[in-house]
Amino acid sequence: MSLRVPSEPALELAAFLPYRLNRLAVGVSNHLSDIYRERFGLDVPEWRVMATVGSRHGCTAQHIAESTRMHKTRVSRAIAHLEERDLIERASSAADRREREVRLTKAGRRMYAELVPVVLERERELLACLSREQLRGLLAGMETLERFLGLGD
Amino acid sequence: MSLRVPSEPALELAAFLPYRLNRLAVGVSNHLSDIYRERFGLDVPEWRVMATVGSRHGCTAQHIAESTRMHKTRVSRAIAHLEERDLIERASSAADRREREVRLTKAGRRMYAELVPVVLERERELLACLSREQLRGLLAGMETLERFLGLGD
DNA sequence: CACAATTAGTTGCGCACGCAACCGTTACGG
DNA sequence: CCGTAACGGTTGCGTGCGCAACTAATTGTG
Repeated sequence: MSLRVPSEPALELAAFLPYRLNRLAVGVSNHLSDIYRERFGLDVPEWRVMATVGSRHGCTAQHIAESTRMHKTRVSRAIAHLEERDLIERASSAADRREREVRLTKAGRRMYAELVPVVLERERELLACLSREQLRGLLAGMETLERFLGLGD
Repeated sequence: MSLRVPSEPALELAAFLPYRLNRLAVGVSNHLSDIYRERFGLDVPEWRVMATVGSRHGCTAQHIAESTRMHKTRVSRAIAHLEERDLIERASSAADRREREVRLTKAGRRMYAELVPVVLERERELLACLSREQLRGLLAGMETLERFLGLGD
């Protein structure tokens, strides 16, 4: 029906970087989030909050938002859920009463201690499909793109 | 406060592949979607439908869903929006009256012809930040992961 | 040939998200 | 100091999403 003009480059979605990158990110994310969803009942924002709070004692929602690059409302809601489940607790900071110090509860620390090794193992198992050289190449490319886009490490 | 057990590996979210990959995918997607959003008023699902229909005359929603890997409802809604804007049109297929053949209208073809070169140029400009070697490495790593996760090319 | 199973596509619903507006607190400038 | 700007955090609202249920058409099976 339509004549394809040779000078007009075809756009193959399957070879289009944003599309492929998004598909891969979703795939990888699902592969890992299966674990913290099914075994620990955490969704991605909650998992990120747990990971951040667990490795840094006493941090604010502000700090979590910056370091996870999530929108502050997303952080706020994730924190609220985790507090309902008694995995974290909040205390108004004495120094600045706008802030609220976020900490893991005993149950939260227990979950964190169980969670982290499992997740890291799952990541390791995924990355094992790449040769050392391929992993190096992948990370190098990602870093350059991150820098170009101003996604500070 | 808490004693860090040496055998317990720290999880640094910034070095955690799913997180980084997701952040990068969002960044790259935004970098490119700025164009089709601001200059053409398309969101990502709409853009994907345009790209698919434009390079393949006469296809069904089914085919679009498979080839873009979007949920069929997302495709259905994107098609509905594009039809409202008279960029695509649908005709019930004679062979199978459940199907509806999706085609670009004249206006749709005009937009497609204008859109594709701009988007490809923008992609090229982004990829230019990578050395030939880095691009090769990035793609190789992505392909291996895609295969491992069963995200058929 | 009838009836169940399947398929193409749409729609109702609940949910998570980001934006903007907001509250309470702290920092700043005249 | 007082008033205004800035900041930490929460909430109301509109939107887009996927699931499940649905309609309509087709295929398969006895």
